Amino acid sequence: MTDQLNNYNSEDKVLLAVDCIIFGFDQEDLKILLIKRDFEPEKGKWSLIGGFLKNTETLDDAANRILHHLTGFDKIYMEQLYNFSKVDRDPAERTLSVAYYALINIEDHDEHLIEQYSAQWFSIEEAPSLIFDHDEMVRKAILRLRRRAISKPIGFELLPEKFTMRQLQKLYESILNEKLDKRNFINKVNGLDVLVKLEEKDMSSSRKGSYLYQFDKEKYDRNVEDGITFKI
Amino acid sequence: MTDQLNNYNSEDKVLLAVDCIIFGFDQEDLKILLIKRDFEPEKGKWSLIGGFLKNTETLDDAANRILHHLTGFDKIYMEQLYNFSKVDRDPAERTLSVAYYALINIEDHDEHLIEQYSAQWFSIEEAPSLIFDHDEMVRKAILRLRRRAISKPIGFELLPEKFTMRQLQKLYESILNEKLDKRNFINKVNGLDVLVKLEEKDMSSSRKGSYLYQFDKEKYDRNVEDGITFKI
DNA sequence: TTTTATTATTGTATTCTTAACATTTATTTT
DNA sequence: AAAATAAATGTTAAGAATACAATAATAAAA
Repeated sequence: MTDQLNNYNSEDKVLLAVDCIIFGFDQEDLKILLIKRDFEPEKGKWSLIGGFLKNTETLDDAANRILHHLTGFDKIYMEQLYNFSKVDRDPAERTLSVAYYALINIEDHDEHLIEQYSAQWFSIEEAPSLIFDHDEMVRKAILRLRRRAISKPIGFELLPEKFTMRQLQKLYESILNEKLDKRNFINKVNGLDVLVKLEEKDMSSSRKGSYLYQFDKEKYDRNVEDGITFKI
Repeated sequence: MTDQLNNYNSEDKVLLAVDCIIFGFDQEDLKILLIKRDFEPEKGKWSLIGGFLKNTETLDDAANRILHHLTGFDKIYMEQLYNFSKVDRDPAERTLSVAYYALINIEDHDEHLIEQYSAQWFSIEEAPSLIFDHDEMVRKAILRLRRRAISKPIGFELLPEKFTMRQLQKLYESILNEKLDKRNFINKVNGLDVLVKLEEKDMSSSRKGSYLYQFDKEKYDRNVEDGITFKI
């Protein structure tokens, strides 16, 4: 149902914000994208990127709009996280916020951002403290990302299309915040049977060069149909 | 942040409903509690129990209020599930709904409900189809409950204070929707070291009688501190 | 051209966890 | 005393996760 009362008109309405925790990965660290708020309240403080829900949109629409606006891209991976509703969370007015987290490949998107919004990437550990309840949102997003990344092939969203095993391992180490054993990691990943090994090598990191891999979504989808689960 | 624009006043406001998927367990099946909607739109159809968020409440407050109103109890286990936001989900007016799921012990609460609201318990499989997007909410709640129940000791919320191993197993079988091996299940549960075996027996189910157990929250909390995880 | 330095690549043995599986016990009813 | 009913209990095998170190390929330096 939607209410015990028959009168929708007597009910309170609220402003609904959508705030996005945008994750990126720069070969070393997991990062989040923040902007300096340029209006009151809390002008000049760091904050997540957000906007208000419009009557013509779903929450996913709004999150996509905000992400598109900022990056110029569509089809960014994102997921609804949680609805934050402390009564005084925004001192200006009663506002609830639905947090979304998004995964983007820093290389693709970088330039755009910096120009338009003077947005900035921060390592999770080095991020400044944020306005309102945004720190809590980030904390929750990291936990969610951790749970998802070990059971769904979403980590690849944070990498370039072609990547080395080393990059993939570094990524998972920074998401999970723990060191992983190289051989075990590679064995496990190969066992998942969702990567194609390319002829091509990445020569930037070593004399020997390391093979590049690509995520094969079709292979993954076939595995899912066969009941084979992704599990790192 | 909360918006790129400085003007909160120009933004749309929405009605925010809170709808509760209330789970119960009757020794055989996992059940949900539904009510027959007694006002338009969709009068006479089955629906979840819900209400509207007030300006003075958090979402948790609202969910608690709704649950209390219906059952007469406080401190019911509940968790926020997801915010549903299709533009036309409620034909009467733009309304978003934040779904919560809750776990209650049917024995404690039964009488209250039936009287006040002509609410009714339905087995998951036999539940009628519901108004709006409530079926989707229920589907999502079941998945969430499954994931939680294997990693957090929330199943006990659905049982009487004292229960038999058989009851506990039946409960997990119905949550997970699969048969479990009796010996393996008991070994695993005993291994978790969170139950106390009572002297008392339940004589209702067999000539021999079966021992009653109780969940020991303090033991569990100590385990958590020691890094021992609950995992069924 | 030989040596050195650097990172990539690869496999096995061990431990732990999960899964499969059947008999005996206690008690009441007939 | 026998039959019926559900409860209680352990072991073995298979599979998964973990610990662990030597060799290969290459470019740069000597």
